[in-house]
Amino acid sequence: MKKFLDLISEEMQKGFALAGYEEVLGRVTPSNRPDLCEYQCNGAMAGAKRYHKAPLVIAGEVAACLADSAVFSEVTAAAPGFLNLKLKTGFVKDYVNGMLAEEKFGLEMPEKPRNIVVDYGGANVAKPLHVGHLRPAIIGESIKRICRYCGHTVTGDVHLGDWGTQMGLICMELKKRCPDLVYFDESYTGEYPKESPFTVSDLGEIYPAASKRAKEDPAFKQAALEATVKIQQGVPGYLALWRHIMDVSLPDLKKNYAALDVSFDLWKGESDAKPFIPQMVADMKASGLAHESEGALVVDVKEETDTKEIPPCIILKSDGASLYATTDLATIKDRMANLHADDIIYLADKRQEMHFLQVFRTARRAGLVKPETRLVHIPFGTMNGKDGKPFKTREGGVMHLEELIREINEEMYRKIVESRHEIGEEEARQTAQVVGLSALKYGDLSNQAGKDYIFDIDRFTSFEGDTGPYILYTIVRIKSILGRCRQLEYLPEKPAVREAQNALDKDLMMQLASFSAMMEDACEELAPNRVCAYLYDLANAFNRFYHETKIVTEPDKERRDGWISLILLTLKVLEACIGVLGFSAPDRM
RNA sequence: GUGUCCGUAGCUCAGCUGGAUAGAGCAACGGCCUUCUAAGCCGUGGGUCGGGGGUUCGAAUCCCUUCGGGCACGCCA
Repeated sequence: MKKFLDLISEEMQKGFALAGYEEVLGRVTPSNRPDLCEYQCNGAMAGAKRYHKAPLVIAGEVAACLADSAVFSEVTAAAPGFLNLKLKTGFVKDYVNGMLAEEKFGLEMPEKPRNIVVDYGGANVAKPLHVGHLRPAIIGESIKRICRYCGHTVTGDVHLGDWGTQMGLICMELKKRCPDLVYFDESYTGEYPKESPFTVSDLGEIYPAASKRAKEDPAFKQAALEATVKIQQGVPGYLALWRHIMDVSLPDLKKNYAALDVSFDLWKGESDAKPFIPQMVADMKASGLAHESEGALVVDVKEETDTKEIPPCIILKSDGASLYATTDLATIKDRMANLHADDIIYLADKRQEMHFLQVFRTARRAGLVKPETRLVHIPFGTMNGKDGKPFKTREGGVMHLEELIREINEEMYRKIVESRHEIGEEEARQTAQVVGLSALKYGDLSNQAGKDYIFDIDRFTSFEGDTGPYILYTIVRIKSILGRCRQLEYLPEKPAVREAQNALDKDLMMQLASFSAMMEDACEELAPNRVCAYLYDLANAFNRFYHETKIVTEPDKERRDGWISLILLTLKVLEACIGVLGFSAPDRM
């Protein structure tokens, strides 16, 4: 189906053409004066200069040409040259009924679906997930779902950070503590133990200790760097330790991501790029792209138009070890060869912008990607506490994801039990989880990804206003009405929306009608916050309508059927939206 | 220092390619539950869109400048 706003614009463009003006002037936008009109067109003012005519005159002529339009019930020229528009209820009704009949409400699928890879930005194994991992997981998940909904093929790769210096740090910290472990005995040739000498919670403590020690003790840091090289070279003892770290971390990571309802098609990591590294480096050397500088192997990525100094991209450290850029580049090679990626989207903190700039330029220069391949870094802001500084727990530490989720769920449980005394324990717990997830995800996604934002647990758990729970509450209300209708056998066999009876149901219909344009936008701009804004508007439109309309007790059957169909569609659209945001609604709350 | 992003109501944020009276939510105050869930709906108060120039018929939006803040700037990720 064509997009609603496009249909309206086409009609307006016809008007401009009939009046003898350029068609492009007829672009229509939603009204910013709802008291005056439903939609508006500002083209007359834009064309005034070109045609040497007063904008109001142009607007008047266009309005006259649209007097018997099938789309507009009202076209009014207003000073200084606005065209104020109202839509025919029949036109709106037909469109909405079209949505009801179509898969995905008439959203058109792309002619050429793209192969999109979403890189969730490498949570480090070796340490438990903390609040800092929340954003890439939530935003990445939503972008993945939005792109999929819009008909693209999307592969989500968790892309763990498992090949860098942090792994060496852990090995050395372990050696410091237990120097007698067989892993460190270079003459040892036997089998290494299957059981890891440490647990996840040990790791949670070992890593911070190691990274602290590295800052204070240069010799220790040196040893850790050497250990990193050993891992990368495949020295058996170190590789065995690396394996342990992975084996111990993975189940914990999986559990955490599952709690967020975030899933990955690929559980790859930086280490999986290893096989692609030697050839890639050799090619870069052979082509002369990479050269030695201060002992390291680098690729220059400066460009003429740069307004600042861009340091070269380091491919190999002076000790021969690979690093972040190396594995990222090799991973691009992998993704091009095996996933035939058209787009690679990276979720990573905005502090890494320089890194991605370097990597993307290097990838292009080295011909790792096609000229038309899109490489996108979606930078997101830092999560700050109420004091505006990076978020810390009350005790000043990092808050683990598990702890955060637990706290939110507790608070939700408390509220649910408070407002619905009759609810059973089990249902309350389950509902708390569903509602809690909506609070967490909506709270994050409704902000623009790129901005820093204040992480306020009280605000997240709030039920009022522009929040996940408000959206869910709206959905639950609709389900409740529909449930009642089902009991009374009121559900129409073939849902069909009737012409709007008043401004409220018309408004709801128009809101519904803008669904596909919104979804396409969100996909194109990779902006889940668009979906949130739409959801909020739609929920508002429904709640206003709900408040003024008694559906179940409506005596006129035809009218009642129309409204039931309308809220049925509203429910479906709301559910589709929260679906792409990555959460779901309970039946009751 | 260079670059970059940001500065909108007491607080947290919207504001799409420049358009009419700058919008929400929270907080404050006042209404609305015998009737489909009041986690809701309706209303009131609250703003020199950091400051100053400019472009334009028209600027929160574009350009310049200035102040204030975040972040990044070669072997970390």
